[in-house]
Amino acid sequence: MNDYYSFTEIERKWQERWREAKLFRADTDPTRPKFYGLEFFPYPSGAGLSVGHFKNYAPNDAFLRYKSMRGYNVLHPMGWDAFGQPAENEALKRQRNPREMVPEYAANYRRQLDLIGLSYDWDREINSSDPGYYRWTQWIFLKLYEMGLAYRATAPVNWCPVDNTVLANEEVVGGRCWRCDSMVEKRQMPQWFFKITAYAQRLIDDLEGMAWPDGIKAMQRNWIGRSEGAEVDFAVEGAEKPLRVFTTRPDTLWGATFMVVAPEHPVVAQITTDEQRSEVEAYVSRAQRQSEIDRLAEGKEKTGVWTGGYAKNPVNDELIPIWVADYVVMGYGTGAIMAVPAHDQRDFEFARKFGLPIVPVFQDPDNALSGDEMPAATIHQGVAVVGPFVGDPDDERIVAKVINWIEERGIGKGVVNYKLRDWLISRQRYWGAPIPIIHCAKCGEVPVPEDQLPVQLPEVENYQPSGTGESPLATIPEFVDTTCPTCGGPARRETDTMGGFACSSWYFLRFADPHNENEAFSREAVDYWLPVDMYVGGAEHAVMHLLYARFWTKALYDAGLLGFSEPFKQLRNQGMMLAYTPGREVTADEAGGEDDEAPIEDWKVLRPEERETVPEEQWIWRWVKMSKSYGNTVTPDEAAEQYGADALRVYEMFVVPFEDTVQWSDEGIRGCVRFLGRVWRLVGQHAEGFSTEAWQAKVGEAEGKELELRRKTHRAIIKIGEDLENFRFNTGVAALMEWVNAMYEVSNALEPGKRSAALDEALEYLVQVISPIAPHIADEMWEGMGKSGFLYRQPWPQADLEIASAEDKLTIVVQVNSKVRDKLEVPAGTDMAQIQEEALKLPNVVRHLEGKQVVKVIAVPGKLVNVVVK
RNA sequence: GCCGAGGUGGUGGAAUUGGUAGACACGCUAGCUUGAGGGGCUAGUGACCUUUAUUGGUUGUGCGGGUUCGAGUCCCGCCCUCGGCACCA
Repeated sequence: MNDYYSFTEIERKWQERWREAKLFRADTDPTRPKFYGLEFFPYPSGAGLSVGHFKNYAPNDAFLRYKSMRGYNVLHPMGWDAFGQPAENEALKRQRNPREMVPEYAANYRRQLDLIGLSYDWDREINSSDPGYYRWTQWIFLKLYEMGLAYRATAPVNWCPVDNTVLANEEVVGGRCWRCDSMVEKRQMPQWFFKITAYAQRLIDDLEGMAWPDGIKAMQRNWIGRSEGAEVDFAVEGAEKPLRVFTTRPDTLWGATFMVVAPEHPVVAQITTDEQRSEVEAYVSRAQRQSEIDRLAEGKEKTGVWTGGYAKNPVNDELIPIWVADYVVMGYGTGAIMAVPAHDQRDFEFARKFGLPIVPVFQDPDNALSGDEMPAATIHQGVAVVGPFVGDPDDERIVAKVINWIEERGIGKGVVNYKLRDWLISRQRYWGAPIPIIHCAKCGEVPVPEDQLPVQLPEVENYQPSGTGESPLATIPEFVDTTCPTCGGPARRETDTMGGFACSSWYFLRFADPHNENEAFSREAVDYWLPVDMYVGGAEHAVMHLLYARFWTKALYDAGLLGFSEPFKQLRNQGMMLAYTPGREVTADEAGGEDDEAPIEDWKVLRPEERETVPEEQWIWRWVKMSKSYGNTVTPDEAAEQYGADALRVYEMFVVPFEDTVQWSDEGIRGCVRFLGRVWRLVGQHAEGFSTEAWQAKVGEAEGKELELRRKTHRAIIKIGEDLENFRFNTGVAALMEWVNAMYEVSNALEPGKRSAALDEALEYLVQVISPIAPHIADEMWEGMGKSGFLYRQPWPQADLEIASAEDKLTIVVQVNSKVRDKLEVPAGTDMAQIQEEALKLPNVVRHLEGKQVVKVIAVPGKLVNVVVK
């Protein structure tokens, strides 16, 4: 082996060899246990990857290489989430055709992933914009359609005025488009939906016990938003139907002093009195015009208008006024509420502002309320003071009791409500899988017959979103005009395409059988490979991709196409990578807030093109996410060239725990290069004449320092294995470093030309154990030791538990009144009573006992002696 | 407001069931090696006090209490940071 660790050469050499040997190719083999490891498939952007992206790729790769050494048949595929808004927007910006652009960018991504030596089976590469793929996306759409889970309906939807398309609720983040950050508008349009709401309960129930981060599970539960309560009917004068409300607190019905309906509620027109009409109409039309941002600007200040109408409270026949207010939204519950200001913060604020009565249902007898004060303290305590349940405490039981009571009287019934809305899937955009439906004047909506799939996306030059609410496909007669599969008459194709999240809702299934031309996947292949055993990606998809994919899997399970109903057994979220980035203060002028696009910030990144406009001494540095547009990225190309791929991998794993945010530092990665250099030189010193048989024959005789090293070796093997298994890469690498430091001690003490069996044993295991983390240098050292083959195919070394747990001497801590006063080295197995005796004789202990009385002595076997005195 | 995750040296971060706080690294300091270097090796490094030195002592895991021989870890009450949702009845 060379004295100098020339990583560039080594890394190139082994990447080449792995490729030639198709080392990472996975074949279905029912005789072996499988392990399917996956990272969220990326949309390949033109900016390429940064070292930040490897915060998940590198550790998961180490994990999967470890799994291979553990004997698993590992599937580790990669593909491209190529359809959808991200790719199309980038193509539009660069004035490129996405059809050409995407494969180009994908090739660059693939090159960069290979640069770090990631263990992908490239034979399974897929691209969601490939007709061979989206044909099956369309096929699944039709399956869902057949099952009644895909439907078209006119509904108020989120419209992004910049991207010129509708968006799913999950794609609206804080009232803004997830891609371009512009404020979304509400529009009434016919759109395609997937009936994810039919799975709301199962999507909650099945989270139970899943090996996912608590945060993600909580976010999904929140998003689905189950709440139990009751629907109650209030008779309304002048309306033929009663006004139905949803409440989670039917036990507070006796405290309802008014009602509120959403501005869009149909009852408004029926009940508004002539005197109130102009005011109500003005309020309703203002509410409709108002954008999200106007509403936010008004803060939480309650607004509303009385309709002039009254409703009768079914529990006590009292007439209460009906108001219109925008704090009640049409999309949830029934769009109408009974207001109980004594027990609801919002109702209270409203009542206060408009002088409406506040009637407590529950009161704390020890803490009587004055009439119009917010009885905050009694919101969930006290006992009932009105109605038939006087004296009952305010808790879960009375809610159930009241539901029972109203059901008996036919006033209302217990119901469960969900915040989750159906998944809006149609997009008025070019770059997506066309929805395989044909509209026929005679037959209506007709699904495209399976044998006519795929409905090909036409190749066109101009794919600019039209902004008319119609997809650009609508302007292509060759695409639109077709014949009805049922009656043969003239018909029109659906021109909307599916949003990108449809493609990503099943790609993990396709990886099991990526080249199948006859079906989306063979049952045999998915039965063997699925579900995904380890899924790794960012937390930003908590309620988008991760919810959709679970839904599709359940639907396909119900269709009998899959034998499991949860796609991802284990999920891990990696932390972000930040870079130290110059910025500047935002002037008061800029912060003004008139601009819809500008979120309120006091600091702004200086993009590379802006840096000359601000003198350097005014730059204010902060840690921000690595991003090409901020000019703060380090590319894997640069990192691999300067420090080496292995050092980058070690760095990504070592700096912080897997799920924590990293602050990129050149010093940090240099430390990793140094570490690999130390490993290289250590192995290099002993590689010549290395013989496994030789050390194995002699290692049993090891004693003293050598035996100590053996103990460390076998402990390290166990510890590093456990750490890799549990995604604790940072402590795993630290254990590796400690172990190497211990080897150096033995190596440095060795007479020149002599060998140490314990050291040779450690070296051989070191090379194996380091290989998932730093695979290139490991394979090179392995070869340098006269071994052959790839470590990826080697078994993980078997630690000798007896050696690992053996101790010949123990350090006992001696405390006086719980303060460490001395330490005692004793041979293992020494009787605690004897240790105690010795401990009491230690000079420093004796000093602290002077003039004091020993109350008791606590002895923890093998650990410490604590003398308690007073 | 609600939900989730966290607060440990100059920095990133370690600490099985409560049992030597600060592993491992970065940075820094000193020395050695020396053809320079973001090179290699050795030693030191929480703070404060004490000692010629060895030794020794006090204090220390966001804040305030508590349980315990013993608390970063357990209990009660706060504060702060990050992420998500947000007038969801």
